[in-house]
Amino acid sequence: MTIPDKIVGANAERSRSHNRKVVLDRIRASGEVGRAEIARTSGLSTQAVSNIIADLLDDGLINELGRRSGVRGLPAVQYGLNPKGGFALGVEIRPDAVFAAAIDLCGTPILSRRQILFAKNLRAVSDTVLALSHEVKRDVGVPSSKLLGTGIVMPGPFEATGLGGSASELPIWHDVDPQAWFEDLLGGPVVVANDANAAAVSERVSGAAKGLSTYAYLYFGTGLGLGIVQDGRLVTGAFGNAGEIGHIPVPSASGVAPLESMVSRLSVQNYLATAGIEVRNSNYLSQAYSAGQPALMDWLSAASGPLSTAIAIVENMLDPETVILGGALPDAIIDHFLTSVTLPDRSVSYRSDRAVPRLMRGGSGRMTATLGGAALIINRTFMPQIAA
Amino acid sequence: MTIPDKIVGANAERSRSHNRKVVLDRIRASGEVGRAEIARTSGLSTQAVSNIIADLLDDGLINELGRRSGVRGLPAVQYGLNPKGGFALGVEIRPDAVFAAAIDLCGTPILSRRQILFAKNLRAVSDTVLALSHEVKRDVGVPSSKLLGTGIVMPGPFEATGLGGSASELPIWHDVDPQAWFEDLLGGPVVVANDANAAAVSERVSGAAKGLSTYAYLYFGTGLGLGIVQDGRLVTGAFGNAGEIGHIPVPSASGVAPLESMVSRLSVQNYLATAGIEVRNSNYLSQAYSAGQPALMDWLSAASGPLSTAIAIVENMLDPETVILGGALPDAIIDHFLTSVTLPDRSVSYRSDRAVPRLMRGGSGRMTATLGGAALIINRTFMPQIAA
DNA sequence: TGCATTAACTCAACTGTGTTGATTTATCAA
DNA sequence: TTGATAAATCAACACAGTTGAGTTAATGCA
Repeated sequence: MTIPDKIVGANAERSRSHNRKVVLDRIRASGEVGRAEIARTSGLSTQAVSNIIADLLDDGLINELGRRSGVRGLPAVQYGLNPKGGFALGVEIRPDAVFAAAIDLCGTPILSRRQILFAKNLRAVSDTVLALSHEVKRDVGVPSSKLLGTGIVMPGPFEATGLGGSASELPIWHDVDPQAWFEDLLGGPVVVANDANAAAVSERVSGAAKGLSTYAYLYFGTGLGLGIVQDGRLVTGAFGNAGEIGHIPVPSASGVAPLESMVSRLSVQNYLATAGIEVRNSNYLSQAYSAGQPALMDWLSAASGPLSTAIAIVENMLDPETVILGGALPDAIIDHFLTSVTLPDRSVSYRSDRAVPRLMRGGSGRMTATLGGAALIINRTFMPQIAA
Repeated sequence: MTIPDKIVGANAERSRSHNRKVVLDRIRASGEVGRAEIARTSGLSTQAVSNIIADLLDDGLINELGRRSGVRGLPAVQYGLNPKGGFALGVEIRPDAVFAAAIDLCGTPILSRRQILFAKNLRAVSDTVLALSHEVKRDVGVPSSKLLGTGIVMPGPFEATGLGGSASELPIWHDVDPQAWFEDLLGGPVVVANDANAAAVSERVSGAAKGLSTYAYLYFGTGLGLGIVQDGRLVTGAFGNAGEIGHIPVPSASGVAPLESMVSRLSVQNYLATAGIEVRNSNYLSQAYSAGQPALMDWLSAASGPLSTAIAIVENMLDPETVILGGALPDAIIDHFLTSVTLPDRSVSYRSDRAVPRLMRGGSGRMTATLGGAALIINRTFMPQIAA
């Protein structure tokens, strides 16, 4: 579940792989750059950059974008990412269905599919994932050879912990390492993460966190999750279960309760259920919010306090550039939180010289985490590292 | 205050520097290894390892330790770290005094000094730091040329935040970047961090976290701090202020209060003060604890709850291998907490297959953070990275 | 208009570092 | 004693980045 490619020694080949990523990352960051500038910002010689650029052009990962003039000297040939140069697959395994999506090298979603999960055994899950990923690969409009890898998203926590009841706690994964299993099944690089982590990385690849490298993402799933990104890398903890913020105890009307008992999709549903309202489909909450439905409004104001606490905890513990709110709740409700939350003054994030807002809205909707799975792969493609 | 050496391109020279660290780190981890084994575990050829070992021997960083026999084949020549191969300086700047210490390559403390701070202006602090570091370098018994760098420890938070009142908030550092300033003053590599982060890294270099790479350290300073280590690197946040756990709001008798108002050295002092007891010197708490002084015992039982909450938060948010408790409180009191704290069942850290205890005691005493400053440098010496 | 200046880029020789495969050395085991 | 085993060395080689000289194509000034 973590992504810490083992640190190994460097040799010529691995250095080149590292440097390709360095160059690729500068191109992505700038949108459009010339070789000389890449050389200046990367600590490589122009010659080295030239050679790597030639490689990347050969591989179709980048495009030539004409020359930039306006300054003295020979106009620099500009390069930019080629969206069709590669794509990544995201596969999200939920208790009732499997979702799959593809995004291109620039992080733009290409297509998505879903399929009901008829049984919860390893065989059924594997078959569904395999069928779905084949389907997406076939329809994606880019040669399969350009598949960079697959990001598998499934609910944490991973391995046996004190937090029961999650889908991945099903006997399926007790004896099987998901990463190895899917690498074997799908035949390319595979990364496994939970929904919050996937969603967090997604923001960096194509969302609110573009250009940021240290931030946190509060993910409204069934529960409440947290994705922590430091220097462009996920902070996943020792066993891949970091970010289980929903389980921390916070003050509540009845003493102390887990945060996610007050702030999560499940908690709205429970709250509305006690008012005799059943959340039938995914649009219900959105409509109820527009209609100003009283029970929902009550929940919202009840949830604001604990959510503020959560943000205070995240800010003070992680000192992020920003905290992003997103996940499986309607945009409108997340926007509501953005304004209703009270950001504490006593926080390391309370500073006057901020370049980014303390709070932002990230991706939302039911595909957020699935797309995030693919984003894990794209992010890795651009993350310089010496690895085996 | 972060240590994120900028990611740059690799070349032959930087690869060698990276590989030296890879080799050095394996030697440290094993205590005693042969070249062939290093090669196997590092992804380098034996020849490359041989060349690097020759380099390291030349530089005096490692020693030859004879041959290991007992197996078939040519007995492997074993190598181990040479403690005298290098040393690091830690300098801690407190409101009233400056502490300095030196540790050797193996993390063993060599000597320490202190000096009262007569004024709090930049000049006075600089002079004191410079004088003290010269003194330590002179008396350390290892040539100054073997100084690997200096770790400066000062109370966070850094830069202007919503958390006032800390020493580094003094006007001194408003216009001056401490890292650049001390690099200029002391003339070698300098790392700046707060006490909790320094103490956390210290455990990894020579304490309870030896061999661990992902853990958290709850530091009892004047307030309550947290050092977060993931994959051997400090998680410092975007502005170096991650870990300000003392400021997060938790339930208290009077509603909600900052954690460190109940769990910190200052909070004991305040608590005892209301009972008419003044904490006069650093041994007082230790003696009071042995004597079973009622007011202190009251505070201890009052603090256990909030401390348990803090640990629950840390475990669930960071999924560490272990949580280490240490800092400026007597051993006995920290040991008391180790047993009095109730570890929540609902935690990602509640697992049966643990290799390390959930809770451990780390270094304590007044030099903990100072030694940690030096440990920052030692840790960096062994951390493989392609950097300029 | 012409020429100096500037900066990107290329070429070719060179350098540093790791890899490879054959060979040597030292110990264990039969 | 001899063969198996594994560490270590040697020497030729490959890869990738660097260096410095030379080329190209703009700008800016006379």
